[in-house]
Amino acid sequence: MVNVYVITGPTASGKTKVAIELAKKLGGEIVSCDSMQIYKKMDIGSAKPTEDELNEVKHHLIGVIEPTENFTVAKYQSMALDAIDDIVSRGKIPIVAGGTGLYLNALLFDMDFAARPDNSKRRNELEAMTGETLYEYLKEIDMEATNRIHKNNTKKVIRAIEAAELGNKVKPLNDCKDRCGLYNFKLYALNWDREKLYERINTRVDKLIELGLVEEVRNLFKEGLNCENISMKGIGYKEIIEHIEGGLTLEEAVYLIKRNTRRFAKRQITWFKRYEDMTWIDVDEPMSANDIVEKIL
RNA sequence: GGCGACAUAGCCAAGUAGUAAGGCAGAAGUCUGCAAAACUUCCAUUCCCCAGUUCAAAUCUGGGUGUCGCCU
Repeated sequence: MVNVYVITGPTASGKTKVAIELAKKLGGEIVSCDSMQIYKKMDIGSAKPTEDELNEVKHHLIGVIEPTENFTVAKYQSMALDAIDDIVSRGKIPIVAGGTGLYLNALLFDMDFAARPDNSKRRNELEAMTGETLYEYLKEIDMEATNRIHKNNTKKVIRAIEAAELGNKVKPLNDCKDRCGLYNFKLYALNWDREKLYERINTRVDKLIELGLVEEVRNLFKEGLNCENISMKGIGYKEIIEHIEGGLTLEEAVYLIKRNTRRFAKRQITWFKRYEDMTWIDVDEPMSANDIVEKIL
């Protein structure tokens, strides 16, 4: 069975460098598991690997989607599985790297996204309904789903209704088989002391600004992208757009980017805690990517 | 030295006698099609200290301490 290495962890934990080092040692190729780095033209804000890093080792699923496209997990799932199979077929080792939890689930588990409801009309109708009514309706058509979905979580309530109406109820993850019969996933998460991680995040945000994040967002904005686009809901993009539109000073936007990134990192950690077979690697400042790779191998 | 204002959580802050709002920051979680999303829960047994009035005080009274402002 094929080994598939997975390098994950919260944002700013150093996944990129570790994955590259590991790939060099194993003769592997990297499959990104990142919902923002997958877009083109979003290099600074999504903290993509640098040009040099991308040339060091072959990367898949970085900068391949137009920011105007409504990309979703379902597409990610098929593209990533294709990439893994492609790598394996060429006798190389796939290394999945990134911190998007749902995308990782779509790889580890056989989540079925086949029956996509393409029904923007229906969605508009549902979005026009009030929360109470929606939840009552969901109770009627999929009682089981209401046990897992809080009534205030309108997005998920609507999704569950759409699925149930098409006779394809949203399944809890527990009902999905894992893919361990096909691949031997080796899961690693980089773990920092919380305060140090937060410091790294704060400095990284300052650095992204120095590198020209505002300019990058301004260019996307000129191309007609706005907060309606999925790609522009990424941290760093939505705040700078608000700054460009005049709602926020740059200082306020930077403050919010830092705070939102910290919160995001915390949620990522919560997510990764759920994987029972995850190996947590404690990381601290003087350690190099090489030191960490040695802990893995 | 005199006069005045203020003192509530890590920070900002409401409440002016009926048993501590809210926001920020923080923590713990949820998760099958926007996931860098969306959502949930937790976070002051006590209001600077002491005494008094009252059935009841963060709230009223007196004293102390501290901070700020103005005056000399």
